[in-house]
Amino acid sequence: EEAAGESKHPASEAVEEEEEDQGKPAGEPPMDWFEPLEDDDDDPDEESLAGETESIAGSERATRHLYQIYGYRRKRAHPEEGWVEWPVLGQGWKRKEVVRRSGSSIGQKDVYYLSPRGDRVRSRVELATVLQGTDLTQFEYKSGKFVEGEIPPVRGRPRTKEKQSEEKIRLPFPSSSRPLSLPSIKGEFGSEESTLYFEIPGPPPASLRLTLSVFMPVTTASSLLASTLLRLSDIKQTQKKTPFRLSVDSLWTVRGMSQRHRLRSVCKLQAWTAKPRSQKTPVSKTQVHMSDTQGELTEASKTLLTLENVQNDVTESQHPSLKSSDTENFSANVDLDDDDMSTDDDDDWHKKRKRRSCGECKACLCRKDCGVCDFCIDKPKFGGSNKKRQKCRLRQCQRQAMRHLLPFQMAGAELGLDAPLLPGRPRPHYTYSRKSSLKRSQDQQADMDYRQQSATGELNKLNYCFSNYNQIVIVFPSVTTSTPNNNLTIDNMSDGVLKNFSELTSITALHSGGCRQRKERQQDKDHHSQWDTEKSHTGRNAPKHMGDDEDEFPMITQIFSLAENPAESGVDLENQLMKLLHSLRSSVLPILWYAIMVEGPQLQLIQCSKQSNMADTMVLIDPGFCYQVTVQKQPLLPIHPLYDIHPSRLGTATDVVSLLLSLERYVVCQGLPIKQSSFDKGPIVLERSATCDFLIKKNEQTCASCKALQELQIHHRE
DNA sequence: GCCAACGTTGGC
DNA sequence: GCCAACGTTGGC
Repeated sequence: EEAAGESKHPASEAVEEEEEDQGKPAGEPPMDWFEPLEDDDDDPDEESLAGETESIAGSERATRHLYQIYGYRRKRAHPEEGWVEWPVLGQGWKRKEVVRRSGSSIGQKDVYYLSPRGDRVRSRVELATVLQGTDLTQFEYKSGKFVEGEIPPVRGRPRTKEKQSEEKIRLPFPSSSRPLSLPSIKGEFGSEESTLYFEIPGPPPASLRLTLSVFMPVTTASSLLASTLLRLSDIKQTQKKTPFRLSVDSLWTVRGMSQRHRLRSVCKLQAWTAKPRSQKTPVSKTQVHMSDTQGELTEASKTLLTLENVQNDVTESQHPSLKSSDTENFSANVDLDDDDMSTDDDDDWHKKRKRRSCGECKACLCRKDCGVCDFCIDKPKFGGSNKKRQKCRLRQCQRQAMRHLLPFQMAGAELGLDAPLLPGRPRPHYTYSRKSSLKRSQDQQADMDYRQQSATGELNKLNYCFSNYNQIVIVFPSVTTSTPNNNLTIDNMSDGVLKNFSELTSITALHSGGCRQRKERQQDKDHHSQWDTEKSHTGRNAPKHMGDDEDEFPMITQIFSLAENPAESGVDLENQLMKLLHSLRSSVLPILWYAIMVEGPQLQLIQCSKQSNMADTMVLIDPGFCYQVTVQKQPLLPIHPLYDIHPSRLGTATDVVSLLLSLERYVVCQGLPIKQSSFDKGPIVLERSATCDFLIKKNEQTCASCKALQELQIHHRE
């Protein structure tokens, strides 16, 4: 039986063998492939599966149990499903194949194994780690079988079975610059097996890349897919006159079935000449209009899709016509700006994954992992558990990765910031930026809304701030009780107050962001800044423009670079402070403490984790190594016990680390409770003792001084 | 709002 | 085939 399997292509045979049991036709991609992305519970496959084979149903339950035990948090396209018992590796082992749904490797299958202990295995190497002591030399990872003799290298494209329905699309000849006719094709929506044949008239190029872009109406549920570019794998033509064969129906099927909305899509076929990776040239673009004739699409209704030739002029950048035979106008929901998707899809594709690296900064050019940062520690090569899976902190792009976190790193000139570039705490930030679903004509209003929202968000984050030693804490109440426009609130603040606030990086960042927005509007730039993208953060399911990805900056919280600040490059390296900085850079600092050089010069140590008790604490070291600890920009009193247990100068990295470790044992004093009456009258004035300790032991809430002050007040009122 | 976790995908 | 790490999202 195995030999027969081997004679074909082992991987797919293995799938067929396993999945035939589940009543699926041979050759069909694994379960994941067809599963609706949005539906979680009414999976018909699961039903039938449970009914047919008790053992498999049981294993499903067992799998779920495993996930519960081992605490998997993710649930995407049914990650816990599709597992098949795989006794070949031993009792309790499971195997699963996942077909890549997008990217240039779309269609490629990845094989995963799940150990009885719940270890997820993604490669032969990992399998060997988990199965220590087991001889895997005869084990063929892809097929999951032990084979006789040498394992044949699995190369090349698996042969495709003859399909039941075959239609042909004739792509315009690559060099053509005139519209060519495209024969209409018919494909049955939801049909399980059909292959589209593409024929390139004329002398065939060596290879082509065909891209199928499916544009769908944007709905909340489908926003992601709407902008998904379905990439079909490279097609190589081995023989002249051999039609390009591509099974794309399954793509339509999975998209359509998962969306359950009206499907009127524009299918665009692009042919690319074969060139080195970075120099692909589009040679033809063919847009095919695909309309759903039956309206609502359900799994039960297999809608006949008619693909019509709409436009296939290569040289013109045509806006896809969406009118045609559609009975409903959905253009209001869809921004099918051709520029977004069709000009350089291929480059976009690569840029999308490249956009977290500028490729030029010191971090990007750094090839070596530090081995000590939290991300390095997570790496298997450093003995980590591979949970975070992030690039070394030293190698996080200085321009992109921490753009949102460290305002002083935002390359002011480049971004046109008016405000001075101040070092300091990372400003609060949305986890992800989202593109607005609003039209640009609505931007004016949107901007206003955003500024309010943003200001609110920023200010809410800024729970309190202190002015120097005057016992005053200003707390902004929630937006509902605040002035209508927080932006104005800041703008109209008296100079004195504003000066105080400006010392806070958050406010500075907010302020400069606001300035920049205005500036950009004045210049009427058709450019989306980070602030522009942020303003539209409306939640996880926010609809977004299709194909606008390129304008977005990735804003992944806490992915910040620890590479050297470019601003430091001009600083004399002989400087003693710089030496200490370098020493710190090569030392293991307590988790998420970060050393930077700031104006002064001073060496500043900040805690980058917002979750840390020390999130608002800084250590400033001057060129003489004298240091000061500040909490929320307020210096600790010199009598603080912290200063007693550390030398007066922090001349070495060890001294610094020791201090940071001490700091981590403290929490910030909460000061005096907020007075109820203060909530509805503008900024709330809070109190804190003039001799507040700021940093107190973890089992306390308030320092002795603040406690005493509070008791004094209570006594006074009585 | 945030981030740990991890599915996914590009690159070597 | 394997790994690095990007981008997403469930859960807190």
